[in-house]
Amino acid sequence: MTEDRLLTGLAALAADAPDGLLDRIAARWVSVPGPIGKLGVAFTDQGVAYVHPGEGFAEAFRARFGRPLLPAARPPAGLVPALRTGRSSGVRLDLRGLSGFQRDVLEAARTIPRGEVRPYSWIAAQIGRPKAVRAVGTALGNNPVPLLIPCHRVTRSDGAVGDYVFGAAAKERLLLAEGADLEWLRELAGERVFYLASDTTGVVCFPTCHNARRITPGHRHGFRSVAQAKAAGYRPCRTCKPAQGLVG
DNA sequence: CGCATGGCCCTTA
DNA sequence: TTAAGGGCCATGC
Repeated sequence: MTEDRLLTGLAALAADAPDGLLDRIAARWVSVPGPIGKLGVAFTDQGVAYVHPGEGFAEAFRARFGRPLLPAARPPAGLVPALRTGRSSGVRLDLRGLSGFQRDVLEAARTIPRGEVRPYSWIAAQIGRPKAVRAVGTALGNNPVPLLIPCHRVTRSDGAVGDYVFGAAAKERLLLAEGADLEWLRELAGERVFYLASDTTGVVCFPTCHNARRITPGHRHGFRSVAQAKAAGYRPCRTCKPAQGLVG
């Protein structure tokens, strides 16, 4: 087909073209193994731009970006380890084309460590838009690079896992595989406990914060809100930064 | 408690 | 330009 020949021509051109010229026109893509099966990953000279299940990858890319896609010989540096470890610090991302709000949301989500979760409202507070909770959900739903930006680690304030771009079931599987104790979180939520405090450190955390996980059981106190924990003399953890004013 | 509802705000059609 | 709707939240029975 004409289009295929055009792409082939562009690919041939790429060998001689200065770095980045082709990347302004087209993206390249590879197929790599991921934690929930085979993934297609598109990238430019700036970094990874799109992650999507291998099934229907090209169609999804075209629908979203409307740009040509060329096969690449090898994945970009750091991609495969990032997918394996759940830490994306070693791989560059190309988030051009996203709004400032979307980028802010994604950057905040990116700071959530493997095996931990934070509420949607926490993201909203982090980026200085405490009332844009719902828009945060929308932005995460449009995350072009799931897994690399770990939007699966953003869960609902009431303890439910919430929705996910690849489906809620996949979200649960991913979190369990990362070691998040969802059953324990459900139990806590059933008792209306959304924060844990230590009476030896005087600090209150999100339950999955690594600081909270080390609290000696006898010194652990559960709270429904940060306001209540503060009233009891605790201060918010500087690592997990539990926001205030939620879940009255 | 579980459910319904109003609120909020960014994006897209 | 506007209106509708979405990976949510808190409140009120």
